[in-house]
Amino acid sequence: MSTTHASNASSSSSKAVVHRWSQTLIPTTRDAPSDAQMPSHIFMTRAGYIRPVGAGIYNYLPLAWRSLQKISHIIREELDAAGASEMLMPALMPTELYAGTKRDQDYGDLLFQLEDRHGRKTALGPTHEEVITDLMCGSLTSYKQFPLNLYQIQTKFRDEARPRAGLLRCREFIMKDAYSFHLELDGDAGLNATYDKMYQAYTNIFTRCGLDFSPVEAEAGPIGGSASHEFMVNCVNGEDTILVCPVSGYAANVEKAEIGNRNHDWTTAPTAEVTKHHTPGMPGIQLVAEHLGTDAAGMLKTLVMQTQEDTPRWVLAVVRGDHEVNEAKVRDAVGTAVQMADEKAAKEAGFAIGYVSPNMLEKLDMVMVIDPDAINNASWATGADESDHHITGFNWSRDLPSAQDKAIVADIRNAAAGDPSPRAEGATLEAKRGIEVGHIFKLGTKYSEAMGLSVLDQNQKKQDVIMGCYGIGVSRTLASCIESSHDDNGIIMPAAIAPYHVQIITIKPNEDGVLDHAFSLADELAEQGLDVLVDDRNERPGPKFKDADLIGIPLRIIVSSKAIEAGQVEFKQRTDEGKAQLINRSDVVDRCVSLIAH
RNA sequence: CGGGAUGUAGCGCAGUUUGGUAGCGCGUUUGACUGGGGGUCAAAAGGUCGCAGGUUCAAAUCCUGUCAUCCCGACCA
Repeated sequence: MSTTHASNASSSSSKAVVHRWSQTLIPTTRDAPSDAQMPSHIFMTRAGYIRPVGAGIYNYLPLAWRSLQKISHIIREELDAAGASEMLMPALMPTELYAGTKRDQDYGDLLFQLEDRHGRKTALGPTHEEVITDLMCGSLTSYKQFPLNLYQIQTKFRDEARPRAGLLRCREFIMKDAYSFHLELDGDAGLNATYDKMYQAYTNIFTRCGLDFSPVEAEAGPIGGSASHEFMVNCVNGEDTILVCPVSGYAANVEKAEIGNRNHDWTTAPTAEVTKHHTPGMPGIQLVAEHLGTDAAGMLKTLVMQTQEDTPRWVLAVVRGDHEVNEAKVRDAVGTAVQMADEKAAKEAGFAIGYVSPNMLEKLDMVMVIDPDAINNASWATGADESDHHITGFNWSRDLPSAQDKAIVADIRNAAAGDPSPRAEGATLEAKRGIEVGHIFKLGTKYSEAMGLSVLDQNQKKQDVIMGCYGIGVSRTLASCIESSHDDNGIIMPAAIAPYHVQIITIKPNEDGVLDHAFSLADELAEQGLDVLVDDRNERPGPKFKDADLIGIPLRIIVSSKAIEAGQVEFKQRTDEGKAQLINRSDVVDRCVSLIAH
């Protein structure tokens, strides 16, 4: 790259480029395909960034690929600076690699599976924990090799039940995944130090990409592990809900968000007799509540779960009718993993599924966990423990006093907007939507134990290797950027990941000197490290302006014979309203450079 | 995986109810006039109507099957 003050902003490591519109492929369209709903999907298609190949499978055309390369380049710089090394693992992997971790079963249909000509079971990698752990089994031999942090940028495959929204949820997508290896948690070589470095690297990456994002605490999910954060692009169309405390700055995924202190009172005096009601054929809690003359918040929802132990115990989780039970929180309250009970087994044990009430506590040996909000009412509506019947008037102190001794009261539901903040007295949580573009985990020894990855430490003691893993959805990052940065006319790309920094539009390019002038200007810009797209098509100005708005290049220069004669060009940023402004030809290069470098 | 819908030219759609020559707009090609926010005129190219079977003298249209795509939900490092 040329020596320049803009070089740090030009994220391409090689020399800046000048490309002609007429010699690349940018198939813009006036209409979006009827199946595109989300703005990023509509505009990426209309602007000629992507074209569909099949459900959840896309061609990345030159504009998209240039952007993706720029995102990848930023990722490489930041991860290399954080001490990680790039490598590449295969997309194909033998299914037997999953023998130790059983994750092929956890993934289920999400895993693309195929058989090769010899009948060997093979999978297209949805992620690479098993491959890299297996690799390490044969290559990590001494405690002296730690810590180690390896990453790759690669195509991943997931057979999504329902791919949708263009690049936001694909079956084939580009992902950066990194894996770190340690012998201890603390200290310079420990997992925690690398985790913190990666947290910082992710913050740097998404900041450099020009994204409005929030790091939030997250559940580790089926990948397992002990701590995790998600990086969410803030966007009203996002699939994920996050909860934030405006006072303390606490932010967490809805799956993880804690709820601050809530009072509960067992002694509320009853206000009504227990009455049984016939409620046939009412599937939703909403319908039942209406029929009983109350609302969902006046009902108790009682879920039958089981511990995942060798001899499973029954677990009854009780929340207010308008709340959602959070399995992970139930797990923490009970002290062991739980899952929804098998319906058949639960019925055989005597649960009237769909009509279960807390009164079952007296009838069977079980663990009962109650959310504080499910206690305070004087009179609850709930199931009658027989098919097609509910009761009203249930009161904890009168009707089930034993719950006060036998049941566990704990936060076991998903947080919602308006709940008390767990980090600031008196503050309430707010709900926001986001798109997950990054996720970092402390895996611990889950994979090393399952696959036998251990080394001898300094004291010649065998130790399981401690792991972390760190993902970034590269193609999703591009889509989420557009999702949160566009207007009615098209995409507005941040300079750092735009396919080009500058677009030069020629007016009447077949007139003498116009094209020559445009290209010599383009060369000067490239000298300064800026990537330039020259719209050299012999089109009328209207369509060229419309196309420029669509593809969203940050800076626009308009070259016409009229302006050239006056020693001028026109200049406009993609974010500027209205017409371009005439500026001196001699100033335009510096102007572009300083805007890109800002 | 449940519920709903749709497959007709590159894109957006009409035609299907009531079987009878394959249509419209945009885009594309050629020529002319044009030239600052998706131009005008003239000419042209482009479709085995998703696929397979059936009914019929005759099927885009009716029947059966199948495949594909999308939407809502369930699911989701």
